[in-house]
Amino acid sequence: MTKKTSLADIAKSLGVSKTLVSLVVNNKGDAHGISLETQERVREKVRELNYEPNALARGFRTGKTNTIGLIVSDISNRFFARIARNIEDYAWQNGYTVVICSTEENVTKEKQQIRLLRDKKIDGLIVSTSQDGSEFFDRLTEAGLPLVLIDRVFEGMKSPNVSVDNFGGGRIAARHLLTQGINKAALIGISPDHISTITDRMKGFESALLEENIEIPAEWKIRAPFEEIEVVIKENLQRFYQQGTMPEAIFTLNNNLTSTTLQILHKLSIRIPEEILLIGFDDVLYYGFTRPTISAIDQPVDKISKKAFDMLLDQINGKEIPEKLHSVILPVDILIRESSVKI
Amino acid sequence: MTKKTSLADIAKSLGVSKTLVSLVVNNKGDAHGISLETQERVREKVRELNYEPNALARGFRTGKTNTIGLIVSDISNRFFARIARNIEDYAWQNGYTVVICSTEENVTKEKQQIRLLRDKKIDGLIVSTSQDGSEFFDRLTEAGLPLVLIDRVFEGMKSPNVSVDNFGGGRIAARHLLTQGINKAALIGISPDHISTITDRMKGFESALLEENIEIPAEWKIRAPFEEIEVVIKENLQRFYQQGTMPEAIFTLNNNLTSTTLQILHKLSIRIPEEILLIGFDDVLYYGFTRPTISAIDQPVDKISKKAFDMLLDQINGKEIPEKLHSVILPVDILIRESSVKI
DNA sequence: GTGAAAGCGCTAACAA
DNA sequence: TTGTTAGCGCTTTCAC
Repeated sequence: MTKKTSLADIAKSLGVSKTLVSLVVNNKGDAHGISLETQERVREKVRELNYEPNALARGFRTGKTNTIGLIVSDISNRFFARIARNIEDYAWQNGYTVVICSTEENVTKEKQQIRLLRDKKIDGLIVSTSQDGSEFFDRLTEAGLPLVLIDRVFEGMKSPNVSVDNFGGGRIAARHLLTQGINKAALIGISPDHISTITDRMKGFESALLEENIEIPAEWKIRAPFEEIEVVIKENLQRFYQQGTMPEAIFTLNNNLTSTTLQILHKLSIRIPEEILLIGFDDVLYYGFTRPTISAIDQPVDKISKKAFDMLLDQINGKEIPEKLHSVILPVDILIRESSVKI
Repeated sequence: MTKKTSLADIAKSLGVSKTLVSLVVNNKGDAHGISLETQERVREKVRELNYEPNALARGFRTGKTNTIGLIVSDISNRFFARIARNIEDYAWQNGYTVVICSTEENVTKEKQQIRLLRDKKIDGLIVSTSQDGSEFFDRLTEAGLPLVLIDRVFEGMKSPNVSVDNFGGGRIAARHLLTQGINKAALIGISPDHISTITDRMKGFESALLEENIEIPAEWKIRAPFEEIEVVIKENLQRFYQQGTMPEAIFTLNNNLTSTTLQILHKLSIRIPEEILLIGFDDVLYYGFTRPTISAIDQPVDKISKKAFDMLLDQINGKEIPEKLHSVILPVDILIRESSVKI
């Protein structure tokens, strides 16, 4: 690989200073009153020598890399893949590239990744965290790092954050099931309990049922560890089946859980909606044309991404985000399909 | 944000040289025979002053960033999302972070992204390209950029590449349909024609049918532009339906096409497999428990990712990849489920 | 309108 | 076993 041409090369071969070349290359020529003729000469040479700026040197000098980090628990999860796609898109439109990290719900890994990204001087960070509290992020925000938390957030945290109305979503799901005459419903979520999204969805669901004096027995509130979703759900459903304690409906708290539950019900030959109703949090393309079609609480993925990116960009550009706008909570919709309607 | 501590700060406050600190920080202390005592003093100070290395300065100096780029046409597509997750995982295990770019099949954007990543001095690049030839990549490889193409590759290209046996996959699908007594089958792919994966799958399929003297009429070889998949498939299927020229089976050439076709057949109330058989390229979790379950040609996503990353790492580490191992082609499997079996 | 020079934080050759 | 020094490519201040 032959040596790359640098600013100095251009300058030398043109008999001008590096300053001049730098200004032209960065389109600051006009602002500094550099003659159009000179500018054209520089540009010409840039083309001729096939000059490509060293972004590393520039970033090193200016402290700005035009790179942002995106940290999620699982990039192959449809929800996060869509988030990633949207954010990548906005970022590109605004001259940024995106470094993506997938934590597999591992807090240590998450912290290491954040550390590394900071060392790499990313301009900002969007995180869906697996941590159980906001202190770590509060400190980052205090330290001046542009940061937005998405999806999973904490009460009273200092960092700007974007989430959806998980509690409300839970209520909507519950009320819909109530209209179907359900009063025995199970919840399937993931542990640990500090994952706010899951907990809020559960609470919302329970609160709506409680208004009708329906209480969910503990054995129907299932929380499976991330790595053991399948095993745990299977065990529980099988047990219900054998004991004859099958609920009339299940509310699954994210798309992975919905899929896995669907799969297991299929294996157990339990028919939806004839024998059990099902509604899940997170919509997935397939739900619209599987048999039966699957009801879901739909998150506004595009709005989450856009809002998060905008808030990040504002911070990067030094704009203050007013205290009261720190926490953005977006509404969710219900998509009622066949799986949750009694027939 | 207070000024960050640098190597120099540590060195000064300890009364030693920057070199010394640098060596200790990079764990080269022992190799250079720096006394354990001194090493401990340095580490102590590092902790005390909360020193965080500036990876940008280091990369600038060494030319190594421990970052690789991954460019795909759509990160929200399940296939690429899984690839991304796997590669991110291997990369992390090997001390690399991953910058992800999504091109939306836009060649100009793809080239700009590659340009930008090179400017940012990424150590290597893995690409699933939307381009129609290998010249662009041949030049990158000649220029010494560690590079691996995946998924979509070109005959005789110079860059190392990993793909699956698309032709063979097409043949397997065709032969399976033949066992079901099918002789009227349609193909649904995306355009443009230079997308090698799609074209090869079609060719394989056709070749197997041809051996039984079955030719596919042109109107059953559908290729829809990326942005108009839904419209085009719908138009065609509706036309077949109305004209009474519906094929007995459809082979969809990627998971998006399979999903969309499924969706449209659902809307048209055409039953699978009673009225038409369906098999798709790419397996998706849902296919195993939708009703009917969907047959698919399954790609070894994990092997593709691992192989591609290994080949990239070898190049980064300066290992020659023997000419004959430049093109890795992995076998595919068929998953026969309900959608492609006559009942 | 243009140029000289300093310096960002780090590493690697060479010296001692 | 440790230190000195040069310089990676760029931007920025200040000077002319």
